[in-house]
Amino acid sequence: MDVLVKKLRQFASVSEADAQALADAVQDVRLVPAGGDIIREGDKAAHVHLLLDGWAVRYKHLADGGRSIMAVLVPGDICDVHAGLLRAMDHSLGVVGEAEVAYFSRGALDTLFERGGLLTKALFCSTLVDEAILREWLLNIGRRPAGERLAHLLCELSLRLGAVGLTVEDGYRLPLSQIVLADMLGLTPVHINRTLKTLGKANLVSLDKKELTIPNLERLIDFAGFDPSYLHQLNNLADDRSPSPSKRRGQEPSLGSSWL
Amino acid sequence: MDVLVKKLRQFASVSEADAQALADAVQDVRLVPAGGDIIREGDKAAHVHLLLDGWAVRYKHLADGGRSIMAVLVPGDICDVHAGLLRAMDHSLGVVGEAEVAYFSRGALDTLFERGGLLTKALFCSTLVDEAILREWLLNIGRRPAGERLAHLLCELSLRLGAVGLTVEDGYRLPLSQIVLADMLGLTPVHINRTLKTLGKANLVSLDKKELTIPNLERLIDFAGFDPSYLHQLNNLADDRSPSPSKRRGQEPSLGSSWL
DNA sequence: CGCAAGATTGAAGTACGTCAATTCCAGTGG
DNA sequence: CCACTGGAATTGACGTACTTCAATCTTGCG
Repeated sequence: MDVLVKKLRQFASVSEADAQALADAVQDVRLVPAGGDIIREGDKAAHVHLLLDGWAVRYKHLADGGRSIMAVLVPGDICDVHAGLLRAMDHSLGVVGEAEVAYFSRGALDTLFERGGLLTKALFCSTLVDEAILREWLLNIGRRPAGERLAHLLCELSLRLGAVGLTVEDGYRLPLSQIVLADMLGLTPVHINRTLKTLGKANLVSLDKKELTIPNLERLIDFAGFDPSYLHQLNNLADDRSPSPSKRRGQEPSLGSSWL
Repeated sequence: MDVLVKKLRQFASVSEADAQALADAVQDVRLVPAGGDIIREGDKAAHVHLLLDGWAVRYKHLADGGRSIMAVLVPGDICDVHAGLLRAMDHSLGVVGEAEVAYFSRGALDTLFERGGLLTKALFCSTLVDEAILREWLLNIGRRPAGERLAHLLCELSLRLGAVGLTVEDGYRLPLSQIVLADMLGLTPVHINRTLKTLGKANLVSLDKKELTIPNLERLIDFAGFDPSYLHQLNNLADDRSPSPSKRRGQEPSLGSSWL
């Protein structure tokens, strides 16, 4: 649960009691095999899923047999807080590589929400950020040429992974094939390959054995035209050590009843 | 308020009392001049806005001076149920042509939500659908060629406008310039123009003086590869006459506390 | 070791964009 | 009623960032 709490603390302070309550709501933790689905288009979600370890993507199949990826999830990301309200999933959630996912019982979560408070706010914020990311992707795919498009994605992942402590000084582990990157960016694998090489020659990034190194993040951000504000992170270059909760607690306005 | 209620009834039954309560929560109704903004990037929202009449778009400015449109709002669409939770808007909301927007007081809405019930569910569903639309746009822009891309948008609008009773038998009013369409679809105005002409020659649609006619919607849907399920409409070809509420009431599971 | 999936590279095609001119049209003022 | 105006629509010629196809070369893995 560590990653989730770390992530939620971007949006509001989460007390130790809240964190414990979250941990208690976990019904099960399962290992999803590489390439497997967490939930599929048309399914009715019975649980709320949380990605603990590994990577996952939201996707839809295309008429021509390909697939379009509309979101990446990294550890700490919630898959479907909302599912259950709508009749059926309009997209699938698949795993890249092997992944560990927690299954929350909906009932336990509901009682958590009834308590209200900052945890509720934090969870709700995280869905708003998901939406903001979607909008940014739309702009990214619609308007930026391949190089900047890829660079932009890599910048976003750097911040998102940083927020859950999954980056090192000059990069992070990126276990996505070029095929997956292509499906995410609306490009062909061939072109991803060439673009990656171009970025490499410009010394902006280098990807080797699934390890991405970014010699100079600021330069990459500049090149991509990346503006991190859409991620709504409090701590834009998150320090890894979990900040003392008391330092933040009380600063946030209470969510109260205005959760919508 | 008629359009809002009509729209919400796609997702759950809304009683007359609910409808009245919604109407009472309106603090003000203003006319936004053509091209004006309802709320701007960086703003902190003080109200919740609802589009009563006219069209609006979510957009961001680009580095090169252009703009990217990430959503269209039609009458009945809520602009920012969520705003207020996050610190600042990460995008702007502008009006196309002249538009009439209602200003809800946040407090009045909050008390509405406290009552819970189907109205709350319906409102929440509508934000989930917004997200689903965003995902579909991502796929549309990332993967479909210009013709199908435009056609897909026109199909979506046909259903969305139909749900609030703004379509006629064979089309609807589409008061968007080709420039706006271009910004929405990630194409240039020039190419929109040619694409529109191509669709016209194929007798799929024709756009004249802002009036769009669709000789055969099924054929257009087929051409676009449009699958309406992401809109999560109960009544896929909405009949204009407001359905007797008693016919639906009680069928929906109560939202209860599981609003998230 | 051998197989399958992914990565890489080259050559050729195409769906777009860009630039630039012209025409159309609603609104405005005379 | 008509000329004037500025934004939008339209059209053509041309350039290019991407795709497609196809071959080869890695890499991980049973």
